[in-house]
Amino acid sequence: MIENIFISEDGELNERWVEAFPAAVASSQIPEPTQANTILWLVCPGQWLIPRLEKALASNHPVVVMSSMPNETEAFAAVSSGASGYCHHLASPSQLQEIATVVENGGFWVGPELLQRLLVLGLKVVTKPKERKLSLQRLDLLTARERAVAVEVAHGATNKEIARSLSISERTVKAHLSAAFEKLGVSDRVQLALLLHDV
Amino acid sequence: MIENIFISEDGELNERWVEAFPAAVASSQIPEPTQANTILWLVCPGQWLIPRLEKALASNHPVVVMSSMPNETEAFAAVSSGASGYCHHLASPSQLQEIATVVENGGFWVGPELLQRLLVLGLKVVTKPKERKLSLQRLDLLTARERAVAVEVAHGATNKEIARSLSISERTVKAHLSAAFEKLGVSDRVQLALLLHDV
DNA sequence: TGCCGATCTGCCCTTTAGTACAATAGGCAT
DNA sequence: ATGCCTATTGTACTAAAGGGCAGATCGGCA
Repeated sequence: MIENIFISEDGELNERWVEAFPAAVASSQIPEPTQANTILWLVCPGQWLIPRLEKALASNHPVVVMSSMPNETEAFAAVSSGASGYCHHLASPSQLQEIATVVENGGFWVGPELLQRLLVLGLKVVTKPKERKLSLQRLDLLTARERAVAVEVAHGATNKEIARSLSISERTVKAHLSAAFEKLGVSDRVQLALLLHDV
Repeated sequence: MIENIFISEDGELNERWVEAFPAAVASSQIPEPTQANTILWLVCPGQWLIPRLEKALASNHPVVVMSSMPNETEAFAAVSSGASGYCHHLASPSQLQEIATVVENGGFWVGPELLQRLLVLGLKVVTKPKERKLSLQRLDLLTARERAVAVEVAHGATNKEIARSLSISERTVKAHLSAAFEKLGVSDRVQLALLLHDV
């Protein structure tokens, strides 16, 4: 069972929220972490959003930000800070349930408009240079481990650093890297880094 | 009322689809445009997807692409061609209903993984410009020669290649590079390459 | 003229990177 | 069971990168 906690200034419940989740709980404070499957719904205006969001995220529960005036900037800010969703605070009960479904499965939820913008932005990044598209395609040729190593290289890490970071030997790092070079058709770590840099 | 038409090779209905939409209709052909609110669900493998998708889109109804093996590349291809959604062909009935809700309201629907990737890509586009300016700024700390060498490194060239290209010795390349590392505050060629990559 | 910065180079050395060859072990499918 | 894939690590070697020290040339500038 999922517990839905709505955090707002006045600590009161909106009727739509109750309609969506009859067992909804309201609060004006960030609750302590619990064992239960909990979704935090955070209603918070303007500049206080990010600090409160970060505090809420510390509870290790997924947080959905609800805004009375959704806008792209705020959405990006919320999502980049770690929010699992961003929606209107008066979203319909059915939509709230939809969001909850997605979020409890570890997914993200954002509104159609923002999603559309992300699609456009994402597609721009992906489709502009042709090679970049290929790199995306080829990236899933890598195994999980190879990808992990490759990503660290793409951040400029040395083999020694990667070894420490992944708790494996430097030799293993080299093995994964060699495999990645082969699969991605590059000859050294610099080219790998450039290939993955903006992926 | 919404009409859901599932278009597949064999023109048969999957039981999940029927469970989600009892009135679902199957077809092996792209249907003629209708007046009714219709969602086309297109199941089509591999390279035939895009042509069929385009044909389906011509009906002016929203099209959701269903894949038996969803992957990022196909998802991007589908969405960039105009699909309103992209999901697994065995998606759960509740998810199908979710998708239908979003799509009939003119929205997009993609899975959490792809959405997350789009978020990352979108955020990168939105947040990047800062560092770029800095690297440009610092770039003119370099002498002409140092810059020339650095740029080649940023394209993935080795010292040997740079030496040939600039008609100087490999030792000189190293000297210029060391100077560039110092001035730009990086420790090796990978970080230099990442720093200058998009300048 | 003498000093300075930029460019260029050689020798030599250490540290990284990358590869060849080989081995062990768990998971998974036939 | 018998492969096949992935992940892991070792030894040993070659190649590439990076830097210390030293010296050369050249153009500008006080």
